[in-house]
Amino acid sequence: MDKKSPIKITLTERDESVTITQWVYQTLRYAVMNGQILPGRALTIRELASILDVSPMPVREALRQLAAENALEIQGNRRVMVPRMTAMKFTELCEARIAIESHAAARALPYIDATLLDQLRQLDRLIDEAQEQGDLEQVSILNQNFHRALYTANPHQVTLPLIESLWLQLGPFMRLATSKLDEHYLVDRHNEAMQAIERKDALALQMAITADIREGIAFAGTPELLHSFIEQSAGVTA
Amino acid sequence: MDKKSPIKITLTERDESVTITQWVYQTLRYAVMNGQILPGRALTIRELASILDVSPMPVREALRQLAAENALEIQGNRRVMVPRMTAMKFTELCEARIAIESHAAARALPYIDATLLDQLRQLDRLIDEAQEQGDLEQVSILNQNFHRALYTANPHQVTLPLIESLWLQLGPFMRLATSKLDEHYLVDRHNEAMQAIERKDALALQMAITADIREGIAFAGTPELLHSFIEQSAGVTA
DNA sequence: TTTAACTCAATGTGATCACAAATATTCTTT
DNA sequence: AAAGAATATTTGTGATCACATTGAGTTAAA
Repeated sequence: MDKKSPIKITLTERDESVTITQWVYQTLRYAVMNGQILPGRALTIRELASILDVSPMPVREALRQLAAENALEIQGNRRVMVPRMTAMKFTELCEARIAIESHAAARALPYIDATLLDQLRQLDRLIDEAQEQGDLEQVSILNQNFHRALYTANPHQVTLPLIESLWLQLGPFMRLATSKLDEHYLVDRHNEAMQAIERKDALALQMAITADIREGIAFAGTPELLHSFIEQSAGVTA
Repeated sequence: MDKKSPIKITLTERDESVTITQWVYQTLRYAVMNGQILPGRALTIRELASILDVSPMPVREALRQLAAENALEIQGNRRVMVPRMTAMKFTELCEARIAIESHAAARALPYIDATLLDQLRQLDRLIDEAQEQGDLEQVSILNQNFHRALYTANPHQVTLPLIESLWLQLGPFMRLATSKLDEHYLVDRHNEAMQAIERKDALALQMAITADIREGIAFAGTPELLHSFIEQSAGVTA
């Protein structure tokens, strides 16, 4: 039945208030983001439907939506797969993150009040705890929450969907990066960011965000490490 | 049959080599981009299917894809509509364009060779011609082609889908802006951009792109004009 | 042994149907 | 005449089926 590498996806209980399509979408999105589906692995509607125990219809819609967000790639054959990563693409994704997220941060700055700043501090504290406990998955999630909370302070903000698309594309590779991070001493860029917020210093905030992103992927500075990661997750050969 | 405002969509002949879903997607995308569907107007699958003379299935998929690109908005009721525009959102979209597109331009610069530069020059000539003939629709399309050609010079580029999403959201409002543009004397920022390219001057290129975008929406500097545009296309009241 | 042609299973696309929720309409009551 | 309740209609969601195309597997010829 499983001709290629078997797919192991984290299944969550489906909330009745949510449509099947939405549940499938969230499930697949989580799987892609966490590298549970190897890049290059061909996905078929019926196979996923069978794994998730739903009819093919919701899977079709979820796949199309993920493809529209660049989380999946539709080949000419109309086959769907997780896009393969290259070193150059990885660099472009990171630089795009820096450009867009530092912009989003600066645009959000005028809207950040004391309440939100407290929330950010609390998130930062939770991140430190998770880091001490070595719960890298939690660190990754909380880190995203930190960035999201910052950018969405701007009520007219329009870039978050674009940013989330980049996160999704970096997906498994951010995790690999994170797993190497605890070996290094890590300057707390979040603290620098919050100090910049207190001073309403947009430039300092942008630099803190930039540094945070760049250090989160610091290993990309050593091409051989990045290459080994990419090779490691190269997945099925074409 | 047509309870609300009737929808007039530009219908093109469907190429046999293209799937119905793709054709519906392109058709609806063009309609949204050109403001043929009023913001706030509720769209139903069956109504569109009837207009386009296809079954509901391809319409469902196309709508979902457009929603994933932020071209359409799914309300809580699971109804779909073209998002309404606000002055603040308009500003945010334009600033996002500047941030991302100037970044994309700088990233593309090292890859631009003489051949591509010639293509850009030719596109610029075509734009001038269309402008003289007052063909604003053509100007708009060619202008997009110019920007696209520039950014895609970078073979590892990842931001074009994000940029296209912004174009789609600005959609009809860019056209409104363009229609007001011929009244002003327009500095040819494209020429400035190409001179910067020849000099391999990234900063000058970014400034030219920024100016090009900003002037394309110069009327946004006068809030009352922008407001009247938004009111004008406010569409169906909620 | 290799390659080309043929066969057959698997897949994506699209149509149709059923159903429950949401919306609009009509009817009743005050 | 106005407001609330009951009914009817419309709509999105999801399942199932049919069909053309793609890809794999097999056989036969060189």
